[in-house]
Amino acid sequence: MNDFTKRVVEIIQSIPKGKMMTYGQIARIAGNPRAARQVARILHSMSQKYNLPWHRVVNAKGEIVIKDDESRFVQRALLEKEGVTVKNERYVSIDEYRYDYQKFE
DNA sequence: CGATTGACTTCTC
DNA sequence: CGAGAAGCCAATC
Repeated sequence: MNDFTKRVVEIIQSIPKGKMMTYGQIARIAGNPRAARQVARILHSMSQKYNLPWHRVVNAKGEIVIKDDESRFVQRALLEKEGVTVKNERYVSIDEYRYDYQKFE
């Protein structure tokens, strides 16, 4: 595991309950502004081994990107349970979250 | 060890 | 606005 991967994991683990981050945000904070895709990949492969809150990570539009229907349903259910507002499978609190995490930049 | 592959983003038109 | 293309880079083949 390299530095970037390690930082990504740490950041994901630091996401507060009921909040979310985008792949791009994580990539930027971790030090590689253009590694959004890798964040996705890392998240996907590491979540199983590191028990990461993968459901708190969404794409730039605040939508669920995951393809698998069952996992998508689980993600949505988990987020709603944490108090995240959902509108037509779209999470609207993403901007608020970005504001909260400006300290990382 | 080169080639391929994405749970993405951003810019252009 | 939507569609298309390019860029990025770790993991997997």
